[in-house]
Amino acid sequence: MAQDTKTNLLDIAETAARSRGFDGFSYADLAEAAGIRKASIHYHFATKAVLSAALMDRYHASVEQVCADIEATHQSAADRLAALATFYRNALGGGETLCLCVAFTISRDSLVDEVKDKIVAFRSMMTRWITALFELGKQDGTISTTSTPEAEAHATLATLEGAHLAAHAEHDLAAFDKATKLLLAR
Amino acid sequence: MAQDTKTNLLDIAETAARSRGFDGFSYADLAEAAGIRKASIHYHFATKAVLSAALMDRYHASVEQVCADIEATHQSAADRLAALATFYRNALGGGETLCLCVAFTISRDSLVDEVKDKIVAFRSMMTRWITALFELGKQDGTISTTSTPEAEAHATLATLEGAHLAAHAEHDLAAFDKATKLLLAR
DNA sequence: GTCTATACTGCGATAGAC
DNA sequence: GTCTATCGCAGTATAGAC
Repeated sequence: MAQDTKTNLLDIAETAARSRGFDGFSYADLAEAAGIRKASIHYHFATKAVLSAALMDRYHASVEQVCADIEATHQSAADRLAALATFYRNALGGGETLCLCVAFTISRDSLVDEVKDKIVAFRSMMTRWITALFELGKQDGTISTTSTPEAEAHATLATLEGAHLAAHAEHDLAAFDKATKLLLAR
Repeated sequence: MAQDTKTNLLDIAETAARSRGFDGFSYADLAEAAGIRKASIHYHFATKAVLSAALMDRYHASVEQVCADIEATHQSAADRLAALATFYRNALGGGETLCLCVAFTISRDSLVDEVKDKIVAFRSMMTRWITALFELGKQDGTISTTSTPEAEAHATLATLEGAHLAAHAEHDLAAFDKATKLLLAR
């Protein structure tokens, strides 16, 4: 049951962090949502820095798995790109939750160096995966590209994250769709 | 001299907010940077909510003016788009400062409704301006578009803001250039 | 593993002297 | 307009009982 509490805390903290940023949630918030006292959280995560690192680790692994699943279930580059956009769209929670990487990026100065590095590592992993996607697109001809796969990948990641921001700002999924419409029309 | 202090405080607060978000700076930070006591700040801005509203108002007006200046000094749509990207690039402060609208979006839940509305209004203003830019691009043929001007505008704003995030995450202007390379190559 | 109790720090905000 | 002083609250973190 100890492990369940820890996972439960990670779930609650992830939602909170992705909704309000690293500075926007406290141990008191987590305690209330988890139904335990805030002092008890320190048993599972000694400091908030430790918690933030655990969040990024789990998020990185989780998204990496999603990418692997997309590869396994979608053959063409166009299908994979569409699946990636759908994943980002579903990750929004109706405009409530951003990508953890985006949420942490704004709170940058409150994070320990270790976590900042994890953000960069996450971005690097995503860029590499999307680059490979566009390389496939060049081969199978299902995506019309105008530049190198790497340039397309950086632009795609920026657009997806910017679309997340738009939906969060407007609190409306439609903003995400408007911003990504172009991405999917090729 | 009173007005100077107020403007000075706005300048300091804007940099702080764009670097670390709304939750990431305090009256104590501003006081130290301005060389006065934190209690004195309340004379100029009674509450932090009032300060945040003033910041958004000034930012909105300032960016709107930049857009007007771009129209006055750049004739073709392609030139105007390039000038807009350059403005965003310069606004980065080497990866330190985001667009205020982006920085506030993540701190959404700490903001009063009035300021949330100002964020939406700012985004609406920008989208309208960029839409007009792409409408011109259709006429003068200096930008190759693949969709409606409005869809292009939403995608462009998302990409610019996403590129800002990328540069902030990596603390490197090169990340902005990589993400916007595609935008400018058309 | 979770609790109560508490230490310490920093926050936004206010009162009132100058 | 700016100051000192202080309030009340919330933040992370720790000690020690159970």
